[in-house]
Amino acid sequence: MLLLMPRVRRNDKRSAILAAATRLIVTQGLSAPTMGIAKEASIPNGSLFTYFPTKADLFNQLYLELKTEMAAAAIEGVQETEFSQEHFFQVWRNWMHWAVAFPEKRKALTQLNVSDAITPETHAAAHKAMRPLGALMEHCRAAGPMSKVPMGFVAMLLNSAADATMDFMRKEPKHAKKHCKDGFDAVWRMMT
Amino acid sequence: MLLLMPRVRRNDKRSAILAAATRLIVTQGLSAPTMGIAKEASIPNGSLFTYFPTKADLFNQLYLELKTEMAAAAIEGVQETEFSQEHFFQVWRNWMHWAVAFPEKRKALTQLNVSDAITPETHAAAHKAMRPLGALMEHCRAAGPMSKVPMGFVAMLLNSAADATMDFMRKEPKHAKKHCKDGFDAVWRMMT
Amino acid sequence: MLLLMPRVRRNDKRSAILAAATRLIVTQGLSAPTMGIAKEASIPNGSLFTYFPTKADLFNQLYLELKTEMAAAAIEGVQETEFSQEHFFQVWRNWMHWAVAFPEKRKALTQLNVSDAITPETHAAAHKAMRPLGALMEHCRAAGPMSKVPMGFVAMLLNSAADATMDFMRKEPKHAKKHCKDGFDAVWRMMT
Amino acid sequence: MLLLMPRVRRNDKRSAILAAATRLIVTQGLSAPTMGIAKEASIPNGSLFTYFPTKADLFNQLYLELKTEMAAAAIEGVQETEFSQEHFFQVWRNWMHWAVAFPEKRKALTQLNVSDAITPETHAAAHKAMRPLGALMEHCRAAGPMSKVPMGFVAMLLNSAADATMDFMRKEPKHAKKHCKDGFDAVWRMMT
DNA sequence: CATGAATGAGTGTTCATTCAT
DNA sequence: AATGAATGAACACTCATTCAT
Repeated sequence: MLLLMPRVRRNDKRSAILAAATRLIVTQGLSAPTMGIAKEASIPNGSLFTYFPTKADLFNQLYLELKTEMAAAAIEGVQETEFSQEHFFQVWRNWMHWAVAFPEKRKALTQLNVSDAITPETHAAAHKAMRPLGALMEHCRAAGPMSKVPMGFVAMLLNSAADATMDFMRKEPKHAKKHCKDGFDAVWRMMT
Repeated sequence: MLLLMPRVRRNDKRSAILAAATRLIVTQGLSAPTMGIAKEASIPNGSLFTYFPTKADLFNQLYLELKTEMAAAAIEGVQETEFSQEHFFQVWRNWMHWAVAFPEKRKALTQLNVSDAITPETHAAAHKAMRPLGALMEHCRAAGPMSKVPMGFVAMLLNSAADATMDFMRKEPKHAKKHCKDGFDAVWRMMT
Repeated sequence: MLLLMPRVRRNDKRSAILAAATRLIVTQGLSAPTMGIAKEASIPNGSLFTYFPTKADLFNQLYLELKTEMAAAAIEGVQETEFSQEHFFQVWRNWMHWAVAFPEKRKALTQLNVSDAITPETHAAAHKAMRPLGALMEHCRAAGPMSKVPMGFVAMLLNSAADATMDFMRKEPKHAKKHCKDGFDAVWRMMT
Repeated sequence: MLLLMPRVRRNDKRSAILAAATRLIVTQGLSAPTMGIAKEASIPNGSLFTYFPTKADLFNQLYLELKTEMAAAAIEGVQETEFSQEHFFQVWRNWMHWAVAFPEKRKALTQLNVSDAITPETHAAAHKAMRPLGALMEHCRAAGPMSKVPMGFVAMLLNSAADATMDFMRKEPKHAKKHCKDGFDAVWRMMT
C-alpha cells in the first residue's frame, strides 16, 4: 500500500541500458566499455549482465530495436493497402524525420550495421522488421523499370539512398526539407 | 656517394602491412590487434611501428590508399573530356569490377568508412581522391533533373548506390553482371 | 540492513600490495613492474589496479605511508610538551631504530624521495607528517646558534644527518649503537 | 690540407652525449630513453652505442665524471698542505658554488646516486675521487670531538649536509650566500 | 667506423565477464 | 536477483640493443 512509488521496473532498466549504449556508441564507437554504458545508465557495472548476457547480445538487441523503431516510425499513419506517390513520400518523410529527430539512434545504427558482433540471425530479424516498408515499395517497383530486379536489391538501393539523404540532411540542416524532397525525387525516378 | 647507408626502409614491408591489415580487418574488424596484423605481414610486432607510428595512422593511410586505388580503378581508361552514357557505364563497370576483384579491400573500406580513427583530414583527402570520378558525374547531373541538387549530395547518392550494387553482386555472384547493369540503370534513371 | 553486499574491498590486500611494492623497489628499483609487485603480493596483475588506479598513485601512497610511519615511530612515547637533550636523544634513537628494524622500508623511501612520480602534493603531505618531529626540534634550535636559520633548512640538515647515520648503521651493524650515538652527538653539536 | 675544419672528434661527441644525458635525466629521470639522449646530443641513436656499450655504462661514466668534476671544483685553488677554518670554508664555498653554477649536474647526480645501474666499482671510484676533499676534512676531524668516529661516517655526514645546503640554496636563491654560510657553520660546529 | 631501421621482450593499463556477498 | 570488487587475458606502444649497409 505504500508502494505509491514502485521501484524502477526491469524493463525500464533494460531501456535505460539500451539508451545509454546508443549514446555511448555515438561518442566512443563500438568499443565503448560496458562499464561506461552501465554508468551512463546509472546502474552498477555488474548489473548490466543481468539484463544482457554479453556485450554482443546487448548490441544485437539494440540493433534490432533501433531498426524496428525506425521501420515503425517510417510507416506510421500510412495504410498499407493504399498506395500512391503521395503515400510513398509520406513514408519517406517519416523516415527522414525519424533520423533527424533521433540523430544518435541513427548514428548508432550506422556503426552497428558494420559491426562483427551482429549475428546473421539478427540481421535477418532486422530485415524482417523492415518488411512492411518493403511491401509498400514493392508496389511501385512492380509497375516500373525495376520489375525484374530482385526485391532485395531494390531494398538495398532504397536503403542506401535513404542513408545518404539522412547524412546530407544532417550536414546541412538548413536545407533539410529540400534535401528530403530531392532524395525522394531521386529514388522515385530510380523506381518509376 | 652514400657508401655508408644503414638499413633502408623497405617499401614492400609497408605494403605487406597494409595488405595484412586489409585482410585482418575483414576477418576481425577494426579491433584486429596490431600484433595480429604484424604476424599476418610476417614481420615482428614492433616493426609495424617503424612504418606507422600508431594504429590509427595505419588505418588512416590504409583508408586513403584503398579509396585512392578504388577511384583510380574506376576511371581507368576513360577520357575525362569525352562523355556519354557509354562512358559512364564503363566507369561504373570498372568500379564494380574492382569491388568484385578485391572483395577484401572493399569490405575493409566499408569498416574504415565508419571508424572513429579516420580523421577529418583523411576523409577530406579521400574525398579529393574521388574527385575525378565526381567530375565525370558532374556532366550528367548538370543536364538532368538534379541540376539544382548539390554536387556533394549527388556524389553521396551515387556512392551509396554503388555500395549497394557491390553488396548485391557479392551476394549473388552468379548474376553479378546483371546486377551491375541494373544498378547502373537505376542510377542513370536517377540522374537523367 | 545491507544483506546484499557484494565483495568488499579488503584492506589487507592494499597493505599486501604496499608491502610487496616496498620489497620490489628495494630489489629492482622504481622500475619494478606492476606485474611483479602483484605477483609478490600474491594477487592477479589486474587486481592491483582496483586498489591503485596507476603505478604513480601506488608510489605516492606508499611514500606517504612510509614517511608517516617513520615519523610516528620516531616520536613514539615522547611527550611533545617536555623537552631536553634526553628527549631528543630518545626520538633520535626511535628514528634510527625504525630504520634498522625496517631496512627495506627505509631503502624504498630513499628511492621514492627522488622519484619523479611523487607529486608536489604528496611531498607536502609527507612534510606535514614530519611536523611533530619538527616541533621537537624547534625547541633546541630556538635556543642555540641556529636560531636565525630557517626551520626548513634545519629540518633538512637534520634529515640528511639522520639518513647518513642510518646508512652507516646499516653498513656496520656491529657498531650500530655507537654510530647512533655519534650521529646524535654530531647533530646536537650542530644545533646547540 | 683542406682539413681546416676537422670533423668533430670522438671526445667531443662523448662529451655531448654525457651533457645530453645530464639534461635529460633532469627532465625525465633515469628512464630517459637512449634515443632521447642521442637526439639531444644531435647524434643518431645507434651511434650512442659506439661510445657507450650500454645505457648502464653511460650512467656509470656520467656518475663518475660528475662526481669527479664536483670534487675538483671544491678543492680548486686550495693547498692541501695548509689548513685552517678559512681554507675549509673556501672549499665549502667552492663546492656550493659548483652546485649553484651547474644545477642540472647536481640534480642528475642526486638521481644517479640512488640508481641501481651504478655498480659498486663505480661507487668506489667516485668515493676515491672525493678523497682529496676528505683529506682536508680529516685534519679538522682529528682534532675535534669526532676523532673516534670513522672517517667514512664523517664523510657521509658532511656530504649529506652539503646536499641539504645545496638544496636549500636552490630553493631560496636570494639568500644563497647566507645559507651557504649557515650550512658551513653547522658543519663546523659538528666537527669541532 | 657510422648509421638508423629493425627487433622482440616488456610495460602499464583496460575491460568483458565472473562471483562472493 | 543485484551488486561491485575481482580477475587475467589482451592490447597498443616503448626502447635498449643489434645489425645490414
